[in-house]
Amino acid sequence: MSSVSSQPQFRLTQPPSKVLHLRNLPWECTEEELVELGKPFGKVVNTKCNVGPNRNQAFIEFADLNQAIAMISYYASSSEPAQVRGKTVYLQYSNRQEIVNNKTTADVGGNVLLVTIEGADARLVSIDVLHLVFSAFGFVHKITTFEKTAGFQALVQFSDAETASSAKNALDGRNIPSYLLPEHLGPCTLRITYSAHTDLSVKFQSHRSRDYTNANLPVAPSAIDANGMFSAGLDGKKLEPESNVLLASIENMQYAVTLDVLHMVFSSFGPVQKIAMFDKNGGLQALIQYPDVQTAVVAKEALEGHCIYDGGFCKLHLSYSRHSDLSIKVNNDRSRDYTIPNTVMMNPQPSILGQQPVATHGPPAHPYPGAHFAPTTEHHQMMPQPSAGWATGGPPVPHSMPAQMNHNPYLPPGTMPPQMGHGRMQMPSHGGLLPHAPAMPPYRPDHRQ
DNA sequence: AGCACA
Repeated sequence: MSSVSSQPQFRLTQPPSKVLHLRNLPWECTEEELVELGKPFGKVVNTKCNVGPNRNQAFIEFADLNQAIAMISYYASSSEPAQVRGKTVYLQYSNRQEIVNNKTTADVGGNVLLVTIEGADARLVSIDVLHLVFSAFGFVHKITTFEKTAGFQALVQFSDAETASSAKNALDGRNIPSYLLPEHLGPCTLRITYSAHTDLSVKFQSHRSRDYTNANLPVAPSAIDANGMFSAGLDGKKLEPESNVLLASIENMQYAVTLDVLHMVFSSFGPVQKIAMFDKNGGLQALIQYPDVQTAVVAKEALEGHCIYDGGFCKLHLSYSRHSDLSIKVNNDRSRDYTIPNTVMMNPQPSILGQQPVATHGPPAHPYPGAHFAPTTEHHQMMPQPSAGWATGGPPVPHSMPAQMNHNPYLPPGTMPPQMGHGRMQMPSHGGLLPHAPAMPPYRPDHRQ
């Protein structure tokens, strides 16, 4: 028998193991993709990715040795190589008998996540964006950020380990949606592990750390900025007193902004209780009332500086109102109290939304953010795929897409027009929050949508 | 394209 001197011999001499070693993986590969890869052959009980100096190796551990053998055998004779995101991966038995890491599939970590933001522009990701992203899974108590050799990192504290786990499962390995980032930042990938911390120590509200449980915490001197108090800058973050009522002023109002439009835009973040519109200094302003401060904060952070319509029209500037409960004397086309059931029926003007947003009175069915955003599969089906933001660069990723990104930002599922959704998500200054202007734009006369 | 972390 002639010697199989070249590389196949290496593989043949590997003693079988229920752990497989994979290489040549795309570096974005997630553990979930490893599970998908191994699932046809047996029960994947553990995985580890981002192994090796290039982070392009991984391990898959099967429940049973025969399952590992089945996978190796299959790909040894298959004409189709194993692939992840279209990239051929090479697999062989590992020289280990089990994966040792801090987690198995029934993983319980702590309530604090260690988040590494990867990407050339990672350190330009603001703490507010992180807050927005993680708030989708539950109340975020505190965030601290810092730079280490690993890069730009953050500790994100949730109430409990379950919430942290759901955030980790959904977000690990994913990119921050580009429309949440300042324009033309490169992709920023989240790598998430559990921290050993249980309660972060946040001394100041600053651009590096926040305590969302303590609005009265002193503001760090470094965070006080003389001017841009209403701009969510990358480096400094204003701390004006938060409120459940937002004051919106609308810049470059080429199109009429109606009550219904405002209601639709702001409803994406939680139930809107009241809206009052008025003219001020020749421009339009509106007060939008949410049931709680938290919702208003999320809405403000997400919407500030965005345009309602494409082309930079009707740009929103948001600040916190001093009001906490608006007094709506009469429901008309400038003001409305959505908490009064009867008034839902009256619709004094045609709605461009095709559907009058339903007022939420009493406790909202889905408190925002919280459970509403929990990535439950049942919501997935009917939702458009959030391709713009959460795509991780490869083929469709079927699971663990955080469902909240279908709701939030910006459009509640019920009111999302079909034209919306892909690709047109809102970039800070050009993309509009709504796909259509209510009237024909002054230019692009017949350019549909 | 060739075996981690605690």
